[in-house]
Amino acid sequence: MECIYGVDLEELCPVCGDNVSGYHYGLLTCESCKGFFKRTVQNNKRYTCAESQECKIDKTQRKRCPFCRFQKCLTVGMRLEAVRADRMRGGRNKFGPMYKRDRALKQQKKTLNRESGVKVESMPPVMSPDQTDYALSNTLPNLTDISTPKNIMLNMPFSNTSAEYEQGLYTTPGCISIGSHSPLQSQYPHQSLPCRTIKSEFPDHYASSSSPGSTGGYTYTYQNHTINSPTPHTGLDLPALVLEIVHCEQDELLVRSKISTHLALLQQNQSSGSNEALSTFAIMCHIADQTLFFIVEWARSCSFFKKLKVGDQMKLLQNCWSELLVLDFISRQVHHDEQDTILLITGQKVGLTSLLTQAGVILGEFVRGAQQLVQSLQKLHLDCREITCFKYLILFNPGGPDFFADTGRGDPRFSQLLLHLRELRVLSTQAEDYLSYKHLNGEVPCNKLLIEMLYAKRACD
DNA sequence: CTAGCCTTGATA
DNA sequence: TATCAAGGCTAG
Repeated sequence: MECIYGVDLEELCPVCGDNVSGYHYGLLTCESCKGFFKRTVQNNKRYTCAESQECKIDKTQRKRCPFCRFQKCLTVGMRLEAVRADRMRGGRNKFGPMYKRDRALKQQKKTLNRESGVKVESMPPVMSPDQTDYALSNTLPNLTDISTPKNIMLNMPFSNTSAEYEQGLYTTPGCISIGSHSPLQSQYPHQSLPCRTIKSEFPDHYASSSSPGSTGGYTYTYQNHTINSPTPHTGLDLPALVLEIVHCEQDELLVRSKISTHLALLQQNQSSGSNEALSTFAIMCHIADQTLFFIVEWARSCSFFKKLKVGDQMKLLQNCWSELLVLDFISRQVHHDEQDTILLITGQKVGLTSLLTQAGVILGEFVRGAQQLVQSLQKLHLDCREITCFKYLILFNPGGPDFFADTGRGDPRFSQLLLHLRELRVLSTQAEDYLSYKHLNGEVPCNKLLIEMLYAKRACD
């Protein structure tokens, strides 16, 4: 419709369709939905739906069901973390650059529309979570859904403030809380999962406008760390191939934010259905499942990967998903300074000692092995670009590390990397076995992608 | 509680 | 200094 009539639908509030008054909490919304979202989050409001939690929200009916209205706010991508815990007025927040990008993108789109008379989608076909909805699942073997275990006991504390969370000060040894913002404690179940993302959140490199050979405003995930690499790069002398690869990296902070929101909603879903909270293990499964989702998204945004047939893409992913998942975890620890904690993708820290105390034999062995690999990689002073290349080796290498044995000859650094690639394989196999074991015990919550990947690979073996 | 208008203040 | 997204205020 937008295409045929040339109407700029994006000027309407995605929640209720009213006129937008500017960017509010992550996206363009109207003044009333801005206020509603603010009131709800600030005052930790709890609503209930008198109907079946699927009320239509438009300008005339938006007052009728605050429950569904807030659901929609979250679904369209309004950001809880943009509501300030300290209620400080004025100034700008971290979303400023994102708004700017979005504005530029919209402007570009408009210009193109005017020039060609046809609507041009300025975003390349990078799937957003709501669009894909685990698209791979459709063609993967169907598996019986495993219902959430009933014996969940752990209570998740919600006492951390957003400031503590954002500064990474919040540590819960042996106990993991989900939720990135204190007002997030409010209960809003029935979020369609995974959370919808807003286009504008994607880094610049998804737009075709960025010039080749530039990093297009890409911020390195581990920019806070000074990396003393034996092979220092200035960014300009990087091979074009590496630049292109690095270009496709996701913004860790955005991924973190999305996964945190997803988990918080999941938690609300859970607690509204019963009085029991999710177990730590279940939370870890959800984190892994969500991380996997973003790994698939990352792979599908890679320039070389996109050119493959979907069937081949799936085969590659089915082959390496667990290695990429473990590498994601490991690389986060490599750039995490604290020896006695591990850092989750959600930004939370878990005490290593308490984790090892509570873990069984298999998990304990995995954690120790992982920490060993972390230390080895730290000694190698791997920088984030090398880790990105590492990910590529894994993704495009169905033959395993041995495939590169000849290529690596003569380059000690590469040989060492290959050695660690083998260690990573061992770890990922351990993780798969563990997951499989827990799944057979009925302890793995319904993590579609995670479990389907697990069984897709095993079916091939 | 809603929503329109007002005030604030870091950043471009 | 202007901008503009935060939070605040208040009549309806």
